[in-house]
Amino acid sequence: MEISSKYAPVEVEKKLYQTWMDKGYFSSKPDEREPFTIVIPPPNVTGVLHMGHMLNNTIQDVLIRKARMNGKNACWVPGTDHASIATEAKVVAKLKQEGINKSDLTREEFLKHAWEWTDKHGGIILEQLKKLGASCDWDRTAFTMDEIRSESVNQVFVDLFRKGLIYRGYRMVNWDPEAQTTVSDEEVIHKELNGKLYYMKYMIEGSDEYLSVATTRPETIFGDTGVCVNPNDERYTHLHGKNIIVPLVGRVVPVVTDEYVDIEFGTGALKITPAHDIHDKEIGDKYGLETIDSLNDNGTLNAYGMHYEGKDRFVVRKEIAKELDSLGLLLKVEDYTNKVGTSERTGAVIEPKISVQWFLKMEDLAKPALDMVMDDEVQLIPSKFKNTYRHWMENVRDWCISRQLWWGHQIPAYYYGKGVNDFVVATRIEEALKLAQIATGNNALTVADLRQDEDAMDTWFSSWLWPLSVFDGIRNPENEEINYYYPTNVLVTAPEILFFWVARMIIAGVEYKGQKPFSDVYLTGIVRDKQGRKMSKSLGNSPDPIELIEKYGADGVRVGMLLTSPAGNDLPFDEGLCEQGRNFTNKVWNALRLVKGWDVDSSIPQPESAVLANQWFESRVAETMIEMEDSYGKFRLSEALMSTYKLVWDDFCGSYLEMIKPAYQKPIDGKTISEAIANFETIVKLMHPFTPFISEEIWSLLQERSEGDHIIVSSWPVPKSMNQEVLDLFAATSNVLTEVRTFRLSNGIPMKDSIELMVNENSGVSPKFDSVLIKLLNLSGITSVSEKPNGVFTFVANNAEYYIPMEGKVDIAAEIAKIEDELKYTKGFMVSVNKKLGNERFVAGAPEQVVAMERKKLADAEEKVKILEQQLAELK
RNA sequence: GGGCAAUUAGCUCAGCUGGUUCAGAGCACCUCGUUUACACCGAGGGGGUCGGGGGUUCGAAUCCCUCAUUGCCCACCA
Repeated sequence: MEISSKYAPVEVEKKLYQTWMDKGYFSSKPDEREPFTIVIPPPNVTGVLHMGHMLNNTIQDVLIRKARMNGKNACWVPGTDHASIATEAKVVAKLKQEGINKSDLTREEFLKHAWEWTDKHGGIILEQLKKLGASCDWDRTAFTMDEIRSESVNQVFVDLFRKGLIYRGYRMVNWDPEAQTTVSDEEVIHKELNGKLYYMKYMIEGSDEYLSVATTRPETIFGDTGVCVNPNDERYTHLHGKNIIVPLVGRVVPVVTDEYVDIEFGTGALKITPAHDIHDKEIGDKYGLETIDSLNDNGTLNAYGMHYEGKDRFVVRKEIAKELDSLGLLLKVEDYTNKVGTSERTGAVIEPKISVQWFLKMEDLAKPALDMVMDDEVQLIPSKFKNTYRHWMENVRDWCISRQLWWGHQIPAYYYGKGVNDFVVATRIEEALKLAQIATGNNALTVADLRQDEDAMDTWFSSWLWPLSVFDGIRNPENEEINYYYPTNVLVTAPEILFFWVARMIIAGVEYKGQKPFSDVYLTGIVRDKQGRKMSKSLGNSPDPIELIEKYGADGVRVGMLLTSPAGNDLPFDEGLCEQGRNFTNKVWNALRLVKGWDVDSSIPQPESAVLANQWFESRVAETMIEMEDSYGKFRLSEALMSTYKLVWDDFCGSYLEMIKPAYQKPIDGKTISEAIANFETIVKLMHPFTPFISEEIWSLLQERSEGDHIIVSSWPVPKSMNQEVLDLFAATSNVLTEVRTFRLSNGIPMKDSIELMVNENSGVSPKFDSVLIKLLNLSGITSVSEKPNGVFTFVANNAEYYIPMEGKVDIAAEIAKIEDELKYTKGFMVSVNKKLGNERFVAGAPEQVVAMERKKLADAEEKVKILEQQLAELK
């Protein structure tokens, strides 16, 4: 069989992915096997693959492939999220480019554009995942706005409403004036911004006296309906019960007192603008102050803004300061940095705004979900996130689920009258009509009299049902699929969305299936560049994943992603990592070329060195697999990968193949080659979760295989028993190998010149791997001697004394120096051990084992000193 | 402002409930090598007083205190 000298990943990967697809290896149906399920965190439907997805999906694929080989019924459900605000923003921008304003379109027209956009861009990201090798069951691809998911969302909304958990509230919400919608608390990013603190003059009614009031937002004075001071603030006692005049506006408002006000801050007097600040709202409500909203939805001032009407709030801020100043109403301006809430999506400064929104009561729902994580029923990996999770769940606030957007699930509430509460909630309009008829007692009502709520739901209101809805577990909670696949096994996601998404999925799982949605949550880190910056489009510091795959192969990139990323840690990405991954695949490929390049002669007997090599390698596999299973069990994937990497590179390629390699142009015996192929098959299986493509390719090239025999569906290796004695003997042999190699190196003796090795039969233990030593070191032989011959190089390994004849070329002085160094070190070591053993409290207090160990150390060292001193005496 | 993590070799990280897996791994680095799978390689090697300072202990990277630095989360002092 011809094997190309260079591995060409791009073609191989394309071919093999197609094969897997054709064979249906990714698809899963409920059967008698144990399921292993992962639901993908659905990427934005119009999104493009970035490095974060690469990391996240590599991890999921590793887990899925491992489970599949472990005989589980592996099911990885892919899909996309409609990403309401993000997608709508993109569509609006695109329309704008075409000269179309969203405001000129009807809802239906806009949605038509949005669907077109979705159909065009949706799924690109899923195609990209295929290049990475993701073994998702593509037949199950779901979308948060497809029919099943939409119906599920509506059904849940109606259900929660009927349970009294969803309500309409007139509340302070976070308003994004750019997207013109509310955003949830979690979507508000607090940023430190440099601003100013303006001190304004508020005249006291019926007096020439004034009160100085400080604010960072002078434009909000149009909504001022009071001024508040601390009742204990002696400076202002005389103002209690008085009225005050809002500058410019001329509105007469009361002075109220409340301990909320910090006497120390500013002037100790706080202007109250209930419509635009949450605390002001609380105080306003407490003292019966009026709420005056002076802003339009787009962030400009409304009619209350007088001559500033229609101007943006930030423009007004500057202009009003000037005007106040010219009127002598501005006392001073100070520089001031404060934290300002900005929209995660648009970056716009969030304005607190009072409006009517839909809310979900969280307190009771959160409790069981909190316990599940605290009791490790849902295990967070790493567990340090438990603290953060608890903090959030204990302080959970009601979830504002309405958004003033069109792209999303429209709220299934129907109004039949003008009143705020003249509505009914139902999944279908026909049902809504019946309810409305009952509510009004008017049977003449028709569908045309109903008006559906304009708002859409928060995107996360569909995502939180994802593990249930992908199996249609909301509409049919007892269907075969949901009962088989749910709860899923692992969720792999970013810690940023622990609350947005993970916590809420747990809540929904408990509420709608009475069970957790997953057992483990693997939290990935953030992919950063070398300078530690987060990779982002705007910084342009993110490599294109597809280009990386083309350059290093998907396997190379996968290995690169996992080499240095323990769960929960950020991944400082460097292309060098992919290079290392690529080198790894290259190494294995060349091992294949070596093994497949040998001529086989079944008539020749197996050499002893090959027998030993096989015994040793099988033990090494067994030993490594114990480590690996432990790492997998703890989701320490980079450690599992490193174990695999070292087994393949060092043990298989570096040692095993060298040990069995026949002499130049000589054939290999039949037993050894079949063992070699079996061992090779074992290691490619172990590699498969990390490097699915090259392992599959090598699997198919190693030997003739019947149709349908693919590594992806092969079973995970069962290790042979581990022979500790063989492992120890090989370790001892390695010490001799290193000594002789160092000797060759420092004396410039090339490998082609064979040398003789002697071992003193009266000293220490020599390893039994003589045939291996002879082969690997090109020795003419190993002879036992009873005493040290003249003119030899001497070294000690495993407390045995070895000699290499030098024919007078031994550098006596260098030898003496070397021995003296070692002697000095060993004696120093003995001193410290002796000191320890001389300490009565150590001998009395330490466990017997530890003391015995120290005694052995001492004995070994004494033995070594004896040898070294003898050597030295002979040389001198 | 509050809470939680972390700080071990140039880089990224292992080191479980204190004592042979007590200083490790991979990469990077240095020296040598065109050996007949692979220079995307091989052989050999250097490198850390485990952030600083105290303490507990016969014994501390590992436990306690304290300081410093970094990161994350929560919190809209106008």
